[in-house]
Amino acid sequence: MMLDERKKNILESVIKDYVETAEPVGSRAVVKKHKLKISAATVRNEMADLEEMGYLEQPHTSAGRIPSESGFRYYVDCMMEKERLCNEEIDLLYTIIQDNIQEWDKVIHHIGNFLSGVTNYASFIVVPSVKSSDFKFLQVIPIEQGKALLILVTDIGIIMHRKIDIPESIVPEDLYIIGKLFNQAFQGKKLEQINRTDLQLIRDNLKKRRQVIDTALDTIDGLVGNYDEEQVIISGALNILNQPEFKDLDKLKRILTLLEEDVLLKNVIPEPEGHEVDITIGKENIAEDIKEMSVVIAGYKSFGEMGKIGVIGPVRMEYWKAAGSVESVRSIIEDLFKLR
Amino acid sequence: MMLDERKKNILESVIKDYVETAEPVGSRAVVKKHKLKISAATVRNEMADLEEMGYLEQPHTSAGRIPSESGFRYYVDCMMEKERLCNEEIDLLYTIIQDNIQEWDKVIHHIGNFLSGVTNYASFIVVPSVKSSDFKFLQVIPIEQGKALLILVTDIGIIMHRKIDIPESIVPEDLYIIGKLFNQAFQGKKLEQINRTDLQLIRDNLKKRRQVIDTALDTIDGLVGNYDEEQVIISGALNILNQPEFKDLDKLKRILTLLEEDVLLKNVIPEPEGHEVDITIGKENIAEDIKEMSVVIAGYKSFGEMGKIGVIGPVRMEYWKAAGSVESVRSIIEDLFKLR
DNA sequence: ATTAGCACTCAATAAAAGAGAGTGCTAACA
DNA sequence: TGTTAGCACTCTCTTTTATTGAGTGCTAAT
Repeated sequence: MMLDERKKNILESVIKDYVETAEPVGSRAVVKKHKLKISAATVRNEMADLEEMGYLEQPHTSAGRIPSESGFRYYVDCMMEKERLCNEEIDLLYTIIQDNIQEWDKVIHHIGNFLSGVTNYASFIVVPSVKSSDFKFLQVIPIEQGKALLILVTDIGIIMHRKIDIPESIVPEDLYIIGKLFNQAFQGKKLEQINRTDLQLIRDNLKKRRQVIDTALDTIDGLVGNYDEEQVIISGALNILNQPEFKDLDKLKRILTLLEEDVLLKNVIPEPEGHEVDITIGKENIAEDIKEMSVVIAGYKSFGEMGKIGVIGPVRMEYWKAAGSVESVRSIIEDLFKLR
Repeated sequence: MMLDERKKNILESVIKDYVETAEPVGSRAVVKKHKLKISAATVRNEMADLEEMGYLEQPHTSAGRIPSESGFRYYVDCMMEKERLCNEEIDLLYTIIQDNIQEWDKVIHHIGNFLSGVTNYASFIVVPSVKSSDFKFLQVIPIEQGKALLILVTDIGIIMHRKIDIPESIVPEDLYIIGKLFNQAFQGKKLEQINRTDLQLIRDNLKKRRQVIDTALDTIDGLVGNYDEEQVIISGALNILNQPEFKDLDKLKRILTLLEEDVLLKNVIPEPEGHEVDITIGKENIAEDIKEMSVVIAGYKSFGEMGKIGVIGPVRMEYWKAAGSVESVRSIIEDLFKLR
């Protein structure tokens, strides 16, 4: 439905005020604050209309209006201008990234922190599973009597390692040879395709080596299995402590628990639909647990897989800032992946 | 000061009741609940004495008594019997450890989770810095054109890695040789002792290799610097949401922020004094931020360095359970280090 | 030394009163 | 016909007052 200019103005005023103060907004306040050239009475009439249309609601008869979820939806769809990061913010983020570029995990965490910092909402980043990245390199390094370290590197630079037990009789040269075998056999394969049938070469090997090869294969299974699932990085969950809508301790507890546990959060994050920033408001969320939260989310491409990044906060959210920030950070991340 | 048996009984009753209910405890309640063979009036007299001695206090004249911090202190020092983990709990912990034994980081996190789980308070583990552990092994692995992965392993099995840039002209064999050089030069040295003066061998090398060696040394500096500081692992911070003393949102926010930020928490953790479990109650804590919390902490030895493990919770804490659990987990950790 | 009895205290809860923000409606106005 | 001033009305929020009840301290009896 199309609203006329005046109704739009009023809706926007109510939204901006309400988002800022978390209080119902009265007709007088709208006129004053936004210097409209009409009287409070007129605004009241328009507000009554907007309420009838479902874009505003009244907590009780003698209170001001607050935007309904449909009101926010209309605003987001038809009126909102995303407020992207300013240059200082972008520079700051790039600096942070550069300072930690060698340590991939850290970079992701810092990006999360940054996003929750600029928006004041909780941020999340879903890093896609690595199972379809390529095997790059494997080595088994002796570290002490009977123990060795198995190191596996993927093409996108993820390093997994685990300690394994080896027979006492194995000497470093054996391990070197084993590493070589693996590298030959698996060069360029997807991690998920690695399996023991590829290793007929086992037959040609000494029994003790064969034993290590078996252990190694088991370990690789375990490692890949571990990294098999998407990883969720959460930052700034405590930001919700600032939201008056969560002054109720029970509610607070539910949401905080959700936001602290990556597993829980993952179940609740909506799927981004297109290549745009996607917004789900309150009850639009399918997951029961966040029916009074809003999620702003964008997908990003990294080596063929889709990752997700976004923020989660109260329905009374600065959607313009959140959507703009998520959009900016998304494109910075995609840049980053291109560079690597 | 020594209390007679009856006063002790009453003090203990008040403490047990108050810890459970978080409400002031009246004379009648004490008699009833703990089936003492004396009347409420007598208890009142004794309570008045205990209050004079500073072990109990009254929120207001017509309320019951609550234990003062000195009261808790007396109880902890002179009466408490630590309630160590039961066999099922110990078995559970060992199972958890065994299931993750290959991944050191995970094990620590699981221990933290376990401790906060059994106590219902926030747990922390301070892992000592690794700078005085021994250099064990270094390798530089080519991963793509112009990039290599530097991997450094210490004697206690800590694995650090970072990507480095290398000149295009370097071939895998060069890297192999460089690794060998490092291994010869640094074998068995403490990480903190590694420095470039040990590497006169640089001179004997090609210029391009020398360049890599320099990069590698810089990287090692960075890595060791990173691991230089103690690491703090926090679990179960959200447990304080269950404590009625933190129903005040501001207080809650302060404490939660503290408990979520390892850096902040580290500044606040008291030093364990002896080899015993150490308890600091409320204002006994030096750090301003936790003057209304109590800390139960124990040191543990790991390869000559001291680590710390403990829980932090409200002054109204089940000290017997907390102290016992920390003690049990401490000895399990020390066992663990002996095994490795 | 212990205890029953009782007046007293004080927070917590409930009920009543008052204040204020904001509305909807009516009637006047451009 | 759309806009606006005026005003009675509504309903929450705050303040005030009353009520309740748990628990004490003191006194006097055992």
